Amino acid sequence: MSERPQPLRELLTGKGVRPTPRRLEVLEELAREGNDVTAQELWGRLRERDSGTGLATVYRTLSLLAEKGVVDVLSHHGGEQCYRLCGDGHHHHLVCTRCHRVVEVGECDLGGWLDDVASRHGFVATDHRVEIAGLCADCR
Amino acid sequence: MSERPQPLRELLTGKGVRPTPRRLEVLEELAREGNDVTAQELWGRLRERDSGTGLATVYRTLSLLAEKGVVDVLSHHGGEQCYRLCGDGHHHHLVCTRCHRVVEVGECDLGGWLDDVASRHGFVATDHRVEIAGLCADCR
DNA sequence: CTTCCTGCAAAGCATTTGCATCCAT
DNA sequence: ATGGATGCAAATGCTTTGCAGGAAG
Repeated sequence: MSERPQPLRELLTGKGVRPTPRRLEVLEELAREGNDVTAQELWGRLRERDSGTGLATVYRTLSLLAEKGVVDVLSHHGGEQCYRLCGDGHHHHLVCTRCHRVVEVGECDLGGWLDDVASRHGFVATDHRVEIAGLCADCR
Repeated sequence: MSERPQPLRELLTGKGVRPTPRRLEVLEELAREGNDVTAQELWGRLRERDSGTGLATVYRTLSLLAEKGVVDVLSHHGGEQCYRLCGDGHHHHLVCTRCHRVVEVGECDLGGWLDDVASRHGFVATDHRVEIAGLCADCR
């Protein structure tokens, strides 16, 4: 009677992470909320669902998932880290400043520009992060 | 017998911030280290110079300066915030992954690209942050 | 005299860690 | 049995706040 074929489990097994019930709960919660969540928020929601998951486990799981590249970690929230389930490849984020919706942006043809800017300062660019703030379709 | 004409003081007065000795010490320390520093690091350096400045004052001053736009706040350091004295206008950062040197990048002709990407997702872009990681001239 | 600044210590929060227990293999 | 996973509580580390003393206008 599961509503979906549990692709979430594979997200774990695919990375060699044992799919324990608690980890799946965390993952489900992340999937439920497409946007980014703090560890504390996520824990709160689990409690509302009467999950006995401990806060430490939430942190441990999120760290593990981040390490394995299953979730993105965003630091745009002051002292608190935000986690977000996301696609595999290179991508950036579009964040709505009003409702905080986050959309993944796959397109990234900045390669040339980056190399250009970097070399102009004697650098070799190896990585980059772009975060675009704005208003989403519903909020503008 | 001052070595420089104290342009730092004006950085404060210009924003309506009273240039107290402690604030100037913090500002001088930020100017001394062109790169980004954590509040704790900065406090440590002040102590080495036998400044009696308290940690709380360092935090209060940095917050104030950030609020007034005199310093940039970078969150790329895990739980700790990094502060950096920086120019006024719109700019981005080039960070050396080996020595952590930070260079300001004034050029930013991404306007068109940003609008394009944003509108493709129904957004209107209002702001953006770009952080380029790489190796600087000395480290590569 | 009044307001703002500061140092110190205590408090607050997010996150991590130690440890005993539990579970699955 | 054996090693990993987990809950709980204590510990950590950064940052903020309360408060009393001080300096500046």
